[in-house]
Amino acid sequence: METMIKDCEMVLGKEECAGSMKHVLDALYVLGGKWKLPLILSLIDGPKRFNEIQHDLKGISPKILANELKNLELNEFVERKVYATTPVTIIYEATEHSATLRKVLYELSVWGEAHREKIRNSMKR
Amino acid sequence: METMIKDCEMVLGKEECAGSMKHVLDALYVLGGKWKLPLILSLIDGPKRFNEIQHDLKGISPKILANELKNLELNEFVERKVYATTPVTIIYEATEHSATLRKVLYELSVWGEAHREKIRNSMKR
DNA sequence: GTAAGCGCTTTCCTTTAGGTAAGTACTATC
DNA sequence: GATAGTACTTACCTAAAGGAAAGCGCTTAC
Repeated sequence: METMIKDCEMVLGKEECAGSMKHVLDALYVLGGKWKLPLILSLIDGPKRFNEIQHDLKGISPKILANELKNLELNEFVERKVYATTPVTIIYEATEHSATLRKVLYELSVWGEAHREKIRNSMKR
Repeated sequence: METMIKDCEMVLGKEECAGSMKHVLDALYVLGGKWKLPLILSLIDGPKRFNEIQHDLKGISPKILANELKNLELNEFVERKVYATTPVTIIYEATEHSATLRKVLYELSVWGEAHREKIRNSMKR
């Protein structure tokens, strides 16, 4: 039962466990919010222009999209490429760094599905 | 680069990929917020009473704590045990289900730390 | 009987995330 | 010259999360 923390403390000591907690909270912070993950996945699916993304993620407003793109640029999930056509073409694409999310997203998805099933089963009794 | 989605689509088809996305968002939803994870970890560390938790998680208000405990009970992370002492003693403890978070938290922690390092390094250049 | 502790609840307030609508500066097309 | 598209920005509004302060019903201790 107490394996999570106990295992952690066996190897690391109490303070490093709190530290690892901080990293979890960091991760949840950069991935949190309504649009960050859908946006990253949309760009992993293929580079896109502003309006293409807006169309792909139905319901996002241009203000929010502009904000999220800036944020994802800062966190190096997304690169903004400007092409000197007339008029300029701006293309957003997912970076290699986005691909590092793979394992995390896989684990989250597996756990999320199992959890949903568990709660659903408890409910119907 | 596009391995995440491409791998997913090779095995599952586009709709199941969107489904797995939904599970990720579900997971982030049940774990999201300022106090849920600290609270779960505090109780995994050992069963506690209301005031003990409040002391352990410095800064949480009784209102928020009561809300979060109810929520975690619904999601079966926490069991509320009432002992018929005088006055009654109420003890919150983490369930076995809390332990299923282990892998997810580990992955989030590893990724979170690596991400932090990456961004920190980019900043100082 | 007064004070203090427990496990909360209630009320009110602030902050933040997110949404709506409109506008801007540019260019291309009819 | 009007219309439409691209990539945004600005101003304003709403809803939800979270925090602060006080109170409540209970009990034991002094």
